[in-house]
Amino acid sequence: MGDIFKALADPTRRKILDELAERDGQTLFEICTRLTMKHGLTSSRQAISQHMDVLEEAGLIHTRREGRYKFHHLDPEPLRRLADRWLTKLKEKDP
Amino acid sequence: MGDIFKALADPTRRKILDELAERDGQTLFEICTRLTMKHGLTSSRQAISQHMDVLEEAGLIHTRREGRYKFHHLDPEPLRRLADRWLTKLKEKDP
DNA sequence: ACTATAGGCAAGTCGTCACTTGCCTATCAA
DNA sequence: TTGATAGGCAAGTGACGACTTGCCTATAGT
Repeated sequence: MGDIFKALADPTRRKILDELAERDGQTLFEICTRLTMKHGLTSSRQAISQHMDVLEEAGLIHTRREGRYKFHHLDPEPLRRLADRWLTKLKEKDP
Repeated sequence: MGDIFKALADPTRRKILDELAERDGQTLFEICTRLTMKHGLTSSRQAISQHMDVLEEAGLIHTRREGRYKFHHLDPEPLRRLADRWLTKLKEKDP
């Protein structure tokens, strides 16, 4: 639960999610180039890769390997469960 | 926008919000005692106070001073705008 | 006036986080 | 097979975040 918020706390990670929301199933290099092109990001490949790990551990994305490519797919489910907690009622347990 | 996620990233701050959601308008000491009682929190008064500052800067709570008391009120508005971004569509700007 | 209560301010510690650097593995194309 | 492409691993650095410690201000009760 807290992993999701921590993952969303970083602006670069949010931009990655935005990018995947706009075009799902991108590889690491695709995301890197598109982030630097469109959003003016200057982060290195390794930086983005580590952000991906955080997002995956939070369950916000899942990956699919194919040859030397690794495709990243967005999973909106955690966001939905998140909204359920904080908008219907705020007094759930904290797992 | 990112301030809200950073504020929600900490489990103690989420418990504070839970506490205020259950009983709005508490003072700092009330929240401190109730957190240690019900949730088994061991944080000091200053720690909680600093968490409050973070929550207030994020716009999640607002305060009202009255004599030597300072009452804390929850503001669900930012949470609502948050859900609007991440559940209707994910490709908004990042302000 | 004096004391207790509710809270604020600021420096300092310690751990985590974002990011870099350097090197290594694996897949594909020529 | 050689070289280029896509990605991984791990140690190290710098900054920020959570929390503590110590002291200070202001309001209220007696």
